[in-house]
Amino acid sequence: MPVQLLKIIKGKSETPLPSHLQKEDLKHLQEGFDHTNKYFQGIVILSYPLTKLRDGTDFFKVVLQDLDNSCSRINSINILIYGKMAEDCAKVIRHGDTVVVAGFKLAKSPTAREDGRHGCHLEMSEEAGSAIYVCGYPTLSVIGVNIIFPSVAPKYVYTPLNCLKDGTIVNLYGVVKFFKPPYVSKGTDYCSVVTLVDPSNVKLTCTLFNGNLDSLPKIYKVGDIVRFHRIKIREYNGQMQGITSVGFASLTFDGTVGAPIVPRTSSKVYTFMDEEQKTIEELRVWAASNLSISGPAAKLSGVQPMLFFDLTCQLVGKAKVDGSSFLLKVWDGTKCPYPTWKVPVEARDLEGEKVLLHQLRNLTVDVLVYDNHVQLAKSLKIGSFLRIYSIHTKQANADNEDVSHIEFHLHGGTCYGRGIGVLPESNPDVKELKAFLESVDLADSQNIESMSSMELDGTFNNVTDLESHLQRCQQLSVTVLTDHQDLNNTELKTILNSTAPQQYRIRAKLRTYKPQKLYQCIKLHCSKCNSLQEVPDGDDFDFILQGSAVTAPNPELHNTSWYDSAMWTTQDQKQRKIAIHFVKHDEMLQQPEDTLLMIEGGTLKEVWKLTKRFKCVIPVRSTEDDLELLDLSAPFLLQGNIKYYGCKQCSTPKPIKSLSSIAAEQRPSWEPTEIAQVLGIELLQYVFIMKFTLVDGTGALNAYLFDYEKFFQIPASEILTNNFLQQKMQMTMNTLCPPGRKLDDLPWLECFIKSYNVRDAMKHQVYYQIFDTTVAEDVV
DNA sequence: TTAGGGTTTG
Repeated sequence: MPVQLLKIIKGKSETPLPSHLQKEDLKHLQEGFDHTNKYFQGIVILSYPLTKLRDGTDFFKVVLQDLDNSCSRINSINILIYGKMAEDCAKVIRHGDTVVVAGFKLAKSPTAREDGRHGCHLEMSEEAGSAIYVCGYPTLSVIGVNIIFPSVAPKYVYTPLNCLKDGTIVNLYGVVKFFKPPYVSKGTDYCSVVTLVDPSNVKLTCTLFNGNLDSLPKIYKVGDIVRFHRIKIREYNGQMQGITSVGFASLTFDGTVGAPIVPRTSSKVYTFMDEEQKTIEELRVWAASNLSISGPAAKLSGVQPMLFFDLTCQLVGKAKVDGSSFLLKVWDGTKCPYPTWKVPVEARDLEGEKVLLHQLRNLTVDVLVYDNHVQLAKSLKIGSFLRIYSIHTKQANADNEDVSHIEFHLHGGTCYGRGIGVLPESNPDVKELKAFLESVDLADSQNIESMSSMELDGTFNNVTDLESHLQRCQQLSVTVLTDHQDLNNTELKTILNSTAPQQYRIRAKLRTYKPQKLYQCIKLHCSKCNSLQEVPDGDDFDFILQGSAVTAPNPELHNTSWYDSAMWTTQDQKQRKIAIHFVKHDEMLQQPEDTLLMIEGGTLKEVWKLTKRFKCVIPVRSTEDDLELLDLSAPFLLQGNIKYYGCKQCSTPKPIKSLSSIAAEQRPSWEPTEIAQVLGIELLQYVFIMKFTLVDGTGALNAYLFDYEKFFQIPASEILTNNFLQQKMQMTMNTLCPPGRKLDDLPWLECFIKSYNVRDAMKHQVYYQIFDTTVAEDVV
């Protein structure tokens, strides 16, 4: 039979291809070669309608892509089919099918120059003895030649995530572990990034593109379940990656156990049978106990400053602000407990129902969206239901305001899935929100401006709870002393009128503090020269790494008595050389989590990835006779999330081989202080530096907090890279100095402070520093 | 082509 549908059983074709046939690579399809016993296999990326030639012969043309060479510049070839075979093929061949062709005639392709395909085309007909094997719609897998498909009811095979192979096109199911809602890419399409997991516990990150927003999966939250058809698998950075291929289609399901199984899709036609329903149910059950899905989303009434969260809300108004930002006025029926900012816009620029905007003025919040989100935000329809992902609440003081307010930002970029999704009215969360919005009594909301949301949202069950909480804050101290309990309190006025240096115990309120942006309070301190410096940002490090990558690794320095080396060249145009030197212990390599390695020529991302797996990473470069550290503006050591820096002024870097002394220790601990010492580096320490304005009714003084860890019980070294700790610290500051409160309502702090003199030629000043004080346990 | 998950600092 010249046109044959193949069927696969247990991974093997039921009807094997004739054994004399051998697979031919696309690049070997050249004139002058003998193709008699060869076959070519490809995937249908284009097919034209069946037509008749002038002489009445049927003619059918398809384009096959060679998956084995899909990354080559030329990876597809035209197949011209004539006569009865054309008619037969037109009936069965579909986009995305895998097709095997044999017995073809090869001829120069007159259209190669314009279509960019192979320089030859293949001509086929029954008369010429050609044979076509169609691995029917759908393609199940492409493994060698053993392919595929039922000729009647299509039955799809789904590949578990731990069985994915490079260069294949597969169907799969997965539970959404992470996703970026579709956003406008820098190219021509929308992009959505989705990370899936399945019971094989393997993760797959898929990058999906489509010019039509509707054709991307309709994922609304982590835990949703997706079914992808015809997704292409590629290897990227040593891991499997999914990417949209021709014919990609998806279904998305709510991942909640017991919820109705209703696929979300833009396809008008899709198969969905009992068996697949069972798969969804099984995945839901698996996900319920194996995937951490966060609880109910935050409401406006529950926001805290300095949080990132997903807000489900309704759009009430929108307005242009400037080129890089756009305003959305939204509400969710609850009231934010803090004063919220109002972004000034021209009344004529504000779209939305004027009456409703006025009625809801105390319940709507202004969300400023930036950069890449502006285009999508502009297109949103007033009244639509949105989920704004990874919205950021920021506490700020306007210049002319005494009390701080909360700002809502959707920053630029798509990190952590930051973006905006429109939810359909059928979404269960929207149904619930709609019902709630309808129940909100607008007359009430206008009278509750001064009311705390704690009373509104039930965080506190009754008035007694609320009162006791307020009392706790107002009477007890939110800080405690770690020493000198026998000292008596001294009034601030007395302290201000006394000479320095002295030590005092005080009871005061924190009226304000600086910096308000907490990330700005982390500095690097050199205990030798007592200097303070800013923490360099990632760009500086990237720049230094790029500069060092210009020097190629010196092979003479590889594989010494105390480290083993590996070197390779990147496949991209830059042909960058990377060398990694794994430090040995007792002439043996250690477990990755105990290993210190040195890297030459790595990028920021590569270095960052290595820190996830190995204990210590030291970026180095080659000289003629040893490896050396990079410029000290870059971290000389990375451990976990922490970058360790050396003082430029006080360090005298020693040769890298000095490290071998630690490697020779019985149990090398690779402590940063020890590494710094043998490398001649004066280690800079991360510190919190803040200025507290304290008041007690008799006076006000500014006291400095200089703290490595003790006050907040959070290591200063970890705060810049740990979002959880940042939130914890912000909440601590909110307790010590609650935004929007009057002085009377601020809590008391008990502190030790010491006064000291600072004199220079021009003036003499007394400064105060907090010491031996820590935040109370029930505040942290 | 686009992006290739890992928060801005407005």
